Amino acid sequence: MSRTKRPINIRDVARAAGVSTMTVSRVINNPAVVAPLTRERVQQVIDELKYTPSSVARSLRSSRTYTIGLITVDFADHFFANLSVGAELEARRRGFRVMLSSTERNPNNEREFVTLLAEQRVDGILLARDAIQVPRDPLTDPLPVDVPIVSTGFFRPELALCSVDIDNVDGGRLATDHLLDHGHRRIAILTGPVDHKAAVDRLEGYQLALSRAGIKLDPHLIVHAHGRQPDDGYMAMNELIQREVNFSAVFVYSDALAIGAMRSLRRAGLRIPDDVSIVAYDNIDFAAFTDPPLTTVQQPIQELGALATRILIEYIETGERPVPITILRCFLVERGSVKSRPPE
Amino acid sequence: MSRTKRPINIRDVARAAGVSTMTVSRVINNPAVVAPLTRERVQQVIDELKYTPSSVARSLRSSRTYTIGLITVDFADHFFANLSVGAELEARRRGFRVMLSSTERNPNNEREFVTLLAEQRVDGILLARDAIQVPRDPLTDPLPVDVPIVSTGFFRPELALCSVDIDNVDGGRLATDHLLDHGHRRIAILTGPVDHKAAVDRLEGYQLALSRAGIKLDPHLIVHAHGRQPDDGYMAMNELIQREVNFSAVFVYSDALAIGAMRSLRRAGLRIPDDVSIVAYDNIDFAAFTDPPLTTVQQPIQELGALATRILIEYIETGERPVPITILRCFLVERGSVKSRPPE
DNA sequence: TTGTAGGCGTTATCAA
DNA sequence: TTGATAACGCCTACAA
Repeated sequence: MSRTKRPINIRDVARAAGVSTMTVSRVINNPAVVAPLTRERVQQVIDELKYTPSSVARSLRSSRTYTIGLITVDFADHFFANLSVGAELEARRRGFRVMLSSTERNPNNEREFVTLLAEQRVDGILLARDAIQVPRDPLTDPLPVDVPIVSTGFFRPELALCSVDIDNVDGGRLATDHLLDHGHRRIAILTGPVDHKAAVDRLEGYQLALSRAGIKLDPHLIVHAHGRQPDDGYMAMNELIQREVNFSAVFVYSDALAIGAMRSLRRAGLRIPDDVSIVAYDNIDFAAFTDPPLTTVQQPIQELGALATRILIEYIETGERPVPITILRCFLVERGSVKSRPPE
Repeated sequence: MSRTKRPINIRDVARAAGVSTMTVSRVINNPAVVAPLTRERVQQVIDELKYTPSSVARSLRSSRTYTIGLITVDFADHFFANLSVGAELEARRRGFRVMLSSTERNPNNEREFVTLLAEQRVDGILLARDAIQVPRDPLTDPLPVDVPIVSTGFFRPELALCSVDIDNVDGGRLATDHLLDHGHRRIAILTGPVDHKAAVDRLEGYQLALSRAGIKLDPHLIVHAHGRQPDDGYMAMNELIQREVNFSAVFVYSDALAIGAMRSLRRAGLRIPDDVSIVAYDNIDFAAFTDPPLTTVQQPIQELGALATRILIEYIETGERPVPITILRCFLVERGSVKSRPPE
């Protein structure tokens, strides 16, 4: 069983090439200073023996692993999957590897993972947090380790964690303005659960847009869904309809909720967008294929992952704590769920 | 800037506790063998100093990293995202870490990543391959490294890579049998692009089921989509309809294609499931919310990731090459897109 | 029960 | 231009 044999090391190469290990090391890391003839001979031996330098030994020597730890809530989730892709791409581009950990949506696992990653001596940690409010931040207590951390999701000034995030207030504003621009005045909002930070933020953006437009807020037009599934959107829309308040448009917290909400509207005999216009949020793959296709706010998720990673790596390289918070803007993807409301 | 200071090492602890490094090491790895009093004192110092043993040094010493490399095509993709989740969970449960790499759907990157991971001295590699046929397997040439690899996707006997996969032939059989059980006899198939192994396999399953049921194959009932997007399904279904062959049911390669196919059917004035029954494949989140909700074949993707990881880790631990190929079965998720066809 | 010595594979430093 | 030496942090083997 060939696996038991020890991998080729730098000494094997040195011996076979008749040079010292230092020369081999130089051929790998700084070939210019090695005499061309020597260099060539050594390189040939390296190829023949299929020598790959051990990152482990290098890391021990240099106390750098060129690895970042990525702690994520659940990377099968559309948001975190895309964030991870962005992070991995950016890390690779900069010569870093990514080590994965999923908290399985339990924030209390964060501490454990930070410790684990510290043990791995990762150069830094990217903490891709959920936007769900937690009674007590598991990282509030002084951390067991002193490693650069950049987080996504919550901004916690008391942690002095640097955070990169998406501007959900502006996203809510954007969606609402789009409906206002189409002449709507009675605009409802079907937002997410109250413990979702993003739900609160998007609601704030909605309120902001309305108040700027000089429209008085009607609390009857505000519903919170109880979860993130289409069914929750269905039920929330049912509730809105039961209130028998007049509205010609809705801003819905997410595409997933919108799918349920649309079903509820149809069941109530309301046509989309003729009777009710909808702007949703996320632009999941499916949003282009609902009936009608959803106009929706898209978040630059991959960019978020990439930017957070870039900031983290700069933090690692320079040792300078980055600006505490950086915000990324959403943009609108227009499709068929919004219709102009002719002035009456 | 506190980051520059060197992390606490075992010698710092030993000194502070007035013992040798070996005693500290034993407190960590084999506490039973240390005198209770000593143990307690050392443990206290460990806690005070927040000492975390360096995995890097351990790995150098033991030539084990307890890390597996995961090479994936694109882990924002539903399939690979779930596979990765399964892999990470299983790895963690067994005390392994996961290092991520994405080939961005370019199989030629595989070699590079294998080398990179070998440099990291990962204990093994999980190769989550795409099921797209490639003119030449980039790993066919002898690998530069001798590390346990388990793959998913293609089985390559010539590589002597062990492979874990999902039984797509049986999945196609399952879908078709379901339609047969509902009395359908004229069953079309809208399968994937010809270079997708899974598309070929599912077609084979379809043929198998029909032939077992004593139904003669009608090539006019077979269409290949040109891509994986809903639009490709739309166009493929248009083609099928244009052929003006009679059919009362379709087995569609994926939920994504089915979404487009349903649109095409509706446009042609065909009702689902009254005029045409559909069984699709994948059970993506959205499948429950189409109109009607899709009956679909679900693949045990997370289990696939977990099983492949388990096999890989066993390979690592025992050094024994696992059985070359292991197959996992799909199951049917019944919803509203299939209706019995009354015997005429 | 505890300690000493040595080496895992690499590279910075200094010397030749 | 090349080489000898030492050290990174840990743990196996052996000794006390």
